[in-house]
Amino acid sequence: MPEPLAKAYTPSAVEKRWYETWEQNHLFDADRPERNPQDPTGRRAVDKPPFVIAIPPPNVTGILHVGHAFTFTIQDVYTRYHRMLGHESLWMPGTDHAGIATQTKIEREMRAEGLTRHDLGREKFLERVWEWKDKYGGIIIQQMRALGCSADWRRTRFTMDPAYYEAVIECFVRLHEKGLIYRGKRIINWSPLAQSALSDEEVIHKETEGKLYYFKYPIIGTKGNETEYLTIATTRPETMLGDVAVAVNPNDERYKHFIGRTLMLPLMNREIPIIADDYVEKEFGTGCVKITPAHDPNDFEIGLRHNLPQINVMDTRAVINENGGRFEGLERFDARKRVVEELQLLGLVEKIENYTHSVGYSERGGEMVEPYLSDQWFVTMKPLAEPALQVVEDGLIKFYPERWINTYRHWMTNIRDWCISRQLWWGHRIPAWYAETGEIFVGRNETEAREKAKAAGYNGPLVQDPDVLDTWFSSWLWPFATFGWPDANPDLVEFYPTSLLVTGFEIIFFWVARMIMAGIEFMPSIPLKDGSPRVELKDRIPFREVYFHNIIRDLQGRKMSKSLGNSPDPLDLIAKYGTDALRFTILYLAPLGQDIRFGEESCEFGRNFANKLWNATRFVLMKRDEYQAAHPKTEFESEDTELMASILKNPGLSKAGTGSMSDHAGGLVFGGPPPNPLLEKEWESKSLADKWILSRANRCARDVRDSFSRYEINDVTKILYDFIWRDYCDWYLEIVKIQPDSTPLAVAILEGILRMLHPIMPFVTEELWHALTGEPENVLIGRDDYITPDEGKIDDAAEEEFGMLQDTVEAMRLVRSTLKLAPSKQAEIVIQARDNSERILYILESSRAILERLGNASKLSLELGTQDYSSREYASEIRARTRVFVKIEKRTEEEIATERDRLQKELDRVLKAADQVSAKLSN
RNA sequence: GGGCAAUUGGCGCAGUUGGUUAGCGCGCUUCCUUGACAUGGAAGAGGUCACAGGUUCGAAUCCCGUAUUGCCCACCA
Repeated sequence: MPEPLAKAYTPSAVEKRWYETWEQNHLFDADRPERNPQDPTGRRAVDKPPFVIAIPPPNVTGILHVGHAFTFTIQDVYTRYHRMLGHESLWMPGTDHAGIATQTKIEREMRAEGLTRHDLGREKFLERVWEWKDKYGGIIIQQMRALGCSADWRRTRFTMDPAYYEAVIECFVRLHEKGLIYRGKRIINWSPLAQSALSDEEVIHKETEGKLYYFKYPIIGTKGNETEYLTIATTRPETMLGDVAVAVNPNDERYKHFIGRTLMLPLMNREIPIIADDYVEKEFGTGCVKITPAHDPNDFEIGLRHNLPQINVMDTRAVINENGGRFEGLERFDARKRVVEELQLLGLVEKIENYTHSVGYSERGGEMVEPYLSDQWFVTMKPLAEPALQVVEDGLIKFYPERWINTYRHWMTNIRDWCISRQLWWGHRIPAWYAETGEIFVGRNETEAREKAKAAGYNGPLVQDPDVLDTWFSSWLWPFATFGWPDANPDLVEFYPTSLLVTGFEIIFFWVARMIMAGIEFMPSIPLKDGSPRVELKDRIPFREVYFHNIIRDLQGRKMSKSLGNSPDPLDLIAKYGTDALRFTILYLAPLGQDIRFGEESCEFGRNFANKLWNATRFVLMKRDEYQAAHPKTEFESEDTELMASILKNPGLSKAGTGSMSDHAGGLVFGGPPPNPLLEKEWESKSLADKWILSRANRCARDVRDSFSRYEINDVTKILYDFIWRDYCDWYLEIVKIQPDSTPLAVAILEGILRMLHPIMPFVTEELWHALTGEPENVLIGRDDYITPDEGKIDDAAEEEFGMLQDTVEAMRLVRSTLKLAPSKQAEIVIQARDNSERILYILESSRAILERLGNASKLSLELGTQDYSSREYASEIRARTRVFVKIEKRTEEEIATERDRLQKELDRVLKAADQVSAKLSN
C-alpha cells in the first residue's frame, strides 16, 4: 500500500529519487533492435522507426541558463513522448569545444596569473585547456539531469573526441580533394582581441555614432599657383596610411578631367593615381573615394580590378606597423586621432561631421572588428548550397514555423564562401603542410602529406599550418560524426537521419544550413540498412523536421544576459519551484514563433498546477478508498476490473504500430470499447457527467496529439491545463463528491491524465502514478503507453447537454451571489426548461442531485413552462436553455446593517476613484 | 535599403479555414478556511481587437495603405 500523500507537493522530495530510478532502469538508453533483445516491458517496438534527436551541443564551458532550460525541455518532452508511443527514442547528448569562447576563457584565467598563451607555448597551453575541460567542462551536462533530461548519457560526445577529430579531418581532406576548399588572400573580419579571423556570421553589425572626416588630397601638377585638391570622406582616417588611389565615378562631370592624374597622399608623401570605377556613387559624400585595398573589402575588389598594390598598415593587434611610417606602434584609435591632428595642422581637414553608421563587432569579444587582409582557408559554398536548398524547398526537411524557409532561401541563394581558418590554438588543427617552396600538401596526417609531397617531387621539410578550424566546421558534422562517421557504424546506419532538430533560429546559418549541406555531401559514403547505397536525398539529410523556437527574454522584453543580471539561474528555480513547474511554465509561455517573456515569478504558475494535480490525486485516492469500502469486490490495481473497463488497451493498436511516425498510433485510449460484453450495459448506464468527461478527455487527447505533431507545444500545455483544471477538477471531481458511482471513472481518467502529462512533468506524474497504481518502482510510466484518443468517444451531444447543466449551475450561483446569499445558506430554487423542452427537463431531472448540491437548494423544483416568478419573492437569471429562480429570504436586521455598511464602503471607494480620475482630466 | 514578425482589458498572451455574447493566466473587487487543494473555490469589474480605407449579409480574422515596436539580411567611403 502506498503511503498517504502529503498535503502539498514537495518536488525536492521526489525528483532525485526518480531520476536515479530512471537511470538505474536504463529508461534513457536507446539501442539497435539486435542489441536490445530483452526489453523488460516487452513493448519496445521494432516495427516503428526510431526517434532521434541530436542535441545542439552546448559550449563545453557553458552553464545552464533559462534559454537552455527551454530548448532542452522541448527536446526532452519530444523524446519522452515518442518513447511512450513505443519508438526506440534516442536523445544524443554532447558538448562543443567552442574554439574562441573556450580559448578566451582560459586566456582570461591566465591573465590573472600574468601569463599569455605565448608564454606557455602551444603544447603547454593546450594541455592546460584540456585540464580545465576535464575538471570543469561539461558542467552543463550534469545540470541537465536536474532538468530531468532523458538523454542517453552513455553516448555523450565532445567535438574534440579523438574519433570526432578524425571525422573533421576526413571532411577537410575530402572537400580539399574535391576542390571545394582553397586558400586565399582576402579581406576578412579580424578580431584584434582573439587575434583571429571571424566568419561573416560571427560579426554583429550595430549602428554606431562616429564621425565622417573630409580630407583634402593635393593634386600633383596643378597648373597655376593655386593647389587643387580632391576631397575624400572617410570614417576610418587611420586607414589612409594604406591608401593607394582615389576613385571617382567615370561619369562624374566634376572629376572626369582628373582621371589619370595623380595625388600626393598626405603624411605618407606617396604619389597615388586618380582612377575611375563604377563602384563610386556620385551622390554620396564628395564623390571621391580613397582606396585602401588592404583594409576594406570593397577597396580590395577595386584594387584587383585596377592592379593596385595592397598596403597593410596594421599588425594582428590592430597596431600600426612599419608600413605606417612614423605612426608605427600606435593602436588603431590612437592612430586615428594623430592622423586627424596632423592633417589639421596641414590645413587638409575640410570638415568633420557627426555620422551614424553600421559597424561590425565581434559576437564573442564585443570589440570592433577590423577588415583585414590575410591568408585564410575557405570553403566554396555554392555547390553545397544548391542541394541543401532543394531538400527544404521540396519538403524533405520541414521547418516549423514554415516561414523560416524564406530566410533560409535568401541566405542560400546569396551565399558567400566560408572562411574556416581561425588563428587560435584550441580546435582542430588544419591538416595542411607547407613546403619551403611554398607548395601546400593536405593529408589526414603528416605521413600522408609527406607522401603527397614526395609524389610531387619535394623531399624537404614540411611545416603544418598553425591555424585551427572554425568551431562550426566540426559542428556541421554533428548528426553523423557523433555516430562514428566516416565508419559505417551500425548505429549510424540505424539512427541516421535523425528525426527532429530543436534549435533557435539565430543559428540557422551557422549551423542548421551547414548541417544540411554536410549530410548531403558526406553521407553517401555510408550504405543504407539493407546494404544498398545511400543515394537519395531523403536518406542523406541530417534530420526531417526542424523546430525553430524563439528566444527567452525577461519581463521587459530584454535579452537575457549576464551583464544585465536578468537571467535567473534555472537551478535556483528548480530548487524553489520544482523541475516540473519550471518545465511546464516555460513551455506554457512559449508560443511558436514569438519571443518568450519570462520572469522568475512565472514559475508559480507551474508550481500551482503541479500542486493542483497532486491534490486531485489525493482526493481521488480518498474517494477510491471510500468506494472500495462500499464495493469490497472492486480491485483497482488489477487489470480486469471495472476501472480498466473504461480505460483499456485497445487491442488493435497497443502492440502493432503502423511503422509511421506521424500517425502516433499505439498506446492507451480513454474509455475504449469494453472488452467484456457484460460491461456493455454498465457503459450504457453511465451518467451524463461520465459521458461528458470521457468526451472531454478524448478531445483533449486528440488535441494534444495534433498540437504535438504541429510543434505547437505551448498549445499542448494549454490543452492539458484547461482539461485538468477546469473540466476534471472544477467540475468532474465536484460531481464525484455527489455521485460516488463515478469514482472508478475518475480514477481511470486521472491515470490517463498522468500519462498524457508525463513527458512535460515527468517527476510529479511518475510519483503520482505509482501512488495511484501501486506499481513497483521499476515499472515506469515513462516506459509505458501514451494515451491516444478514441475519437468515437468524443460526444458532442453529451458536451452540449452538460454545458447546459453548467450554464444552469452558474446561473444559480450568480443569482445567489447577487442576492448576497451566503454559500452555506440553503435556498428554494426553481429551474425552468425553456421552450417547453421535455428533453431539457429530462436532462435536468436526471442530474437533479447535482443541481441540488451545486445550487445548495433546500427545495428544487424542475418544470416546463414560461411562467415568470420574478418579483419581490424571486430573483432570476436566464440562460440559453434554462431559467433559474431563487427565492429571496427575508433578511434579519443585522444582515441588512452589514450589507448597508458594505455598500457604503463600496460607494466611498468608487467616488474616490472618480475624483481621482476627474482631477487628472481637469489637469 | 530589402525582408519577416508583432500590435486584442493594467501586464503577459489565445482566438484554427471570416459566423451568435472576443477567451485565458497574473493583477484588481466581493464573498467563502463545507473533510483534495488558500499553491484553493465562487461571483464580478475591466476591451471602439494600433489607425484609415476596402471586400462581404457579416471582419479581431481576408485585401490595400499608414503608424509604432522588435528581429533578420545587406550596406555608400
